Amino acid sequence: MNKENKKSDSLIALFETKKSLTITLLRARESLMMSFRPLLAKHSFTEQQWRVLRVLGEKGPCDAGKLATEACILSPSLSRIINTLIENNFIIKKEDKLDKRKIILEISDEGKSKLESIKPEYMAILKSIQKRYGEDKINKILKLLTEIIDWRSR
Amino acid sequence: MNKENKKSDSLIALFETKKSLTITLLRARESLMMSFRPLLAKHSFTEQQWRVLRVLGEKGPCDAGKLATEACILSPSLSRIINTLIENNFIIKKEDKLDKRKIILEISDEGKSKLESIKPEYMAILKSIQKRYGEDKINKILKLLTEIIDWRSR
DNA sequence: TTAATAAAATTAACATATGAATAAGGAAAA
DNA sequence: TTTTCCTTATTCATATGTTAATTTTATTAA
Repeated sequence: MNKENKKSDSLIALFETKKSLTITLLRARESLMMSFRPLLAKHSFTEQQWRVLRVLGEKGPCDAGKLATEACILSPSLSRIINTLIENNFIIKKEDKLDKRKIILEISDEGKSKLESIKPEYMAILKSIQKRYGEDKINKILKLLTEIIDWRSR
Repeated sequence: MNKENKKSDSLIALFETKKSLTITLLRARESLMMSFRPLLAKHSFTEQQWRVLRVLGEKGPCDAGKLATEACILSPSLSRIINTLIENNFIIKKEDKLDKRKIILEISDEGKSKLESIKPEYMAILKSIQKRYGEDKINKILKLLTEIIDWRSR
């Protein structure tokens, strides 16, 4: 590319994959997940099952719709993940008596203890990441990304 | 949670999904992809097919290994995606005469014109996002995330 | 040179992502 | 009240994510 294009370079550059925000988000997430995958594999959890269990452990009983949003999983996927987690006795499915369309999901005692047993190892990895990049930098990223997430709900 | 826990709050809070960097990255990406999905659907491309085509259009002929890294796709997935793109005449597969284990992938003329035809619409969406959040903020995010990505290859 | 080893791509098997369609219950308008 | 429309969850079909195993070709060690 020669000098005549200088004016429009900043626009043309936007199409480059190296400067693509969506691709960069994907790569950054992958870099981080690399540290957690061995732990999840050791306990036979997929990323998604782990997210569902954490959300239920944190928020308490919850309908499938909210759970899907919180865990960042689409409902068709969640339906199957729920079945797996129920088979493994980590969560319980109840009916909503006020609205029979809904189902109420809740973490079981077995799910709770599983969560607690993994938590220390998980936190250790988290702290090593925090140490690696610096707490300030991570908080800065979290703040900036939250702005993106919250934009549509203004 | 009461005041006695104040000291350890910053550590305990780390386990909250709201402060999870990996989940936040996922949600932020989803917020952005929402703007692009209609365009990709209109042209019958999946996100991954689109990434592969863009990378090949940008880097020129490339072996499957490099392509997988650049497009952020695992090689088993890439194998299938490549077959689809070849069937649709968007890319071409050649052999590497120096190393017969490798394959060389290249965008076709049809692929190039498809890319060019979508590019204006894509750029328009990109600019609206840039306007929405501000160029500075986006560049700041890109820089911070790139640090995370580049950490392992120090 | 031969045997062992490593690398590149593919295949296999199972889980999730995505969009469309379906089923069933609830809410609103006629 | 009944028809219509909306919401919630599920199912279906196709594509991709993930790990392990396999195939083919290079490379290295013996």
